Amino acid sequence: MAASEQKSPGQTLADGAFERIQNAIVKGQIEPGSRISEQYLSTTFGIGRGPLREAIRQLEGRRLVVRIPHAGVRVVSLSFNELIELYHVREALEGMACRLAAQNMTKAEIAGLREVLSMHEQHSGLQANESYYQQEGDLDIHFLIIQGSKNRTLSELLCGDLYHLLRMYRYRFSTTPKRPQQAFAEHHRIIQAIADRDGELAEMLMRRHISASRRNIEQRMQETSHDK
Amino acid sequence: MAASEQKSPGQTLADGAFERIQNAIVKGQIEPGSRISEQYLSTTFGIGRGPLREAIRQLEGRRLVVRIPHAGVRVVSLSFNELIELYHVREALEGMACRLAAQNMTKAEIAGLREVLSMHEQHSGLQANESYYQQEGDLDIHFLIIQGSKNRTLSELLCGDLYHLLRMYRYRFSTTPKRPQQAFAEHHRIIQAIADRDGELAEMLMRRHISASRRNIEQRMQETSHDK
DNA sequence: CCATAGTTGATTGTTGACAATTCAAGCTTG
DNA sequence: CAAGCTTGAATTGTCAACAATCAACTATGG
Repeated sequence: MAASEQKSPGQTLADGAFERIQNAIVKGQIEPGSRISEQYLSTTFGIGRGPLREAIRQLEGRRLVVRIPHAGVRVVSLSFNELIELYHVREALEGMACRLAAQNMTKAEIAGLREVLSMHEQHSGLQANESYYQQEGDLDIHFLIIQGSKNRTLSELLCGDLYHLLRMYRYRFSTTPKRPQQAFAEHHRIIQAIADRDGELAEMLMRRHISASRRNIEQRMQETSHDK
Repeated sequence: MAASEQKSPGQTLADGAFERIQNAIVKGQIEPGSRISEQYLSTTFGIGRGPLREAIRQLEGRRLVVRIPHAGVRVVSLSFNELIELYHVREALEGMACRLAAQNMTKAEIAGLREVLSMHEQHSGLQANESYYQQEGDLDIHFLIIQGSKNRTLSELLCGDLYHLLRMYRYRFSTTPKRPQQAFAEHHRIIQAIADRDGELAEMLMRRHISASRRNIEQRMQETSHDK
C-alpha cells in the first residue's frame, strides 16, 4: 500500500475530485467566499473539466459551494449569524442524539466513552491550555455519542454534513479560547447520565454544553467585534 | 408569461433536470429503489447526458439517489427504520424551530398562523375525515412555524432536505389514517404557546405532536405488518 | 447435467471540441 | 467630460464521440 499517492482512493475521477475539493474547503486551504474557476481546478488536479463539473455539482448539493449560473462558483462563507444558527441546529440534533445514546449504547460502548474521556483528561493535565488537542478530543467524544444513538440518519446528518461546515470555522479562528476543565466537567456529567440510562437528563446536559459553547462564541465575538 | 412551458424555469439545463427529477422522485412518479439509467432520462427529458450527469450528482449530494460507481444510480428507498429515524430528527429540529419561533415571530405572523388554522378548521368541519386536505394543511402550519424561527439554516435543512424525504412517504401510503381533530387540538395549543412567547412549552408541545405522529406510524406499521 | 471460463452486449466514465452567456474594457457620442 | 453602447475576451454550459468497466449469456469440458 503506497500511502501517499495523492488522495483519491475512491473509484472514479469525479469522486476523487469531490473528496479532494471538500477537504480543501473544510481545512481552509481555499479561502471561504473565494471564486474557484473550473480551469484552475483542472490544472491543479490535472483532470478534465467533465468530472470536475460533476464534483462541483455534488458539492453544491451538499451546500459547500454556491453556484451562480453563468458566473462561476464560490466557496460558501458563513456569516457569524449563520454560524450561530448552526449551533442552534447542533444543539437540537446532538441533544436528541444524546437522548437516544442513553437508550441504545451498549455497556461496552459506554466504557469506551469513559476511556476516551480519561485519556483526554491525562493529556489535559500535561498540556493545560493546549486547546488544540482538546478540540480534537471534544470531537471524538461527540462523535462517539452520536454514533451511539444508533440512528444512522441522524449521525450522517451530523457528522457528514453539519460538522464539515463547523470545521471550516474551527480552522479559521482556530479553537476556542481556554475553557478546558469546564468542558471536561460537562462531558463527565453527560457520560454519567448516559451510563445511568437517563436520556432526558443526558439530552438536557448536552444541550447546555453546546449552548454554552455557542454563547462563548457570541461573547467572544462582540469583544473582538469585527462586525463584518 | 407563458405558464406551462414544461417546468424548467431555472437557467441551465442541468438545473432544470435537477428540479424535474427531484419532483418526480418526491412525488413518487419514480418508484423508490428503482434504477434510473442515464439513457432513459436522456430520452425522456430530451437533453444530453452531460447536464443529466451533473443533475444526478447534485441529487446524490442531497441524498435523494444512491450511486454505485459503475453500476448506475437508484432512487433512495427508505426502510421503515429510516423513516422512524427521520421522525426523531424532525422532532429535534422542529422542536427547536418552535422554540425559536416563539421568540422571533412577529405579531402579524402569529395572526397569520391563527388564520390558517381556523381556515383548516372550517374545511375539516365540512369534510370530516378527508385527511388529504388536512395533510397539506398540516404542512402549511409547520412551514409557517419553521419560517417563523428566523433561522435560515434550520429552515433550509428542514424544508429543503428533510421534507423531501418525508413527502416521498406521504405519497406512498397516502396520508395518515384518521386523527384530524387531535392534530387540530395540538396545533391550537402550540400556536397558543407561541403567542404567549413561551418557547420552552412550544418546543415541548411540538415535540409531542411529532412524537405522537411517529408512534402512530409505528403502531399502524406493525398492524399491517408488511415486514419488508 | 452442472460448473466454469470466455465472450458479447450494454451502460457508465472520460475527453475534447463547440456554442452561449457574462463581464469588462474601449470607443463613440451628447 | 460623462454616459451609454459596442465589441471582445474569458468562462461557463452543452454536445457528441471514445474508452473502460461490469453483467449476463453462451459454449465447452468434466
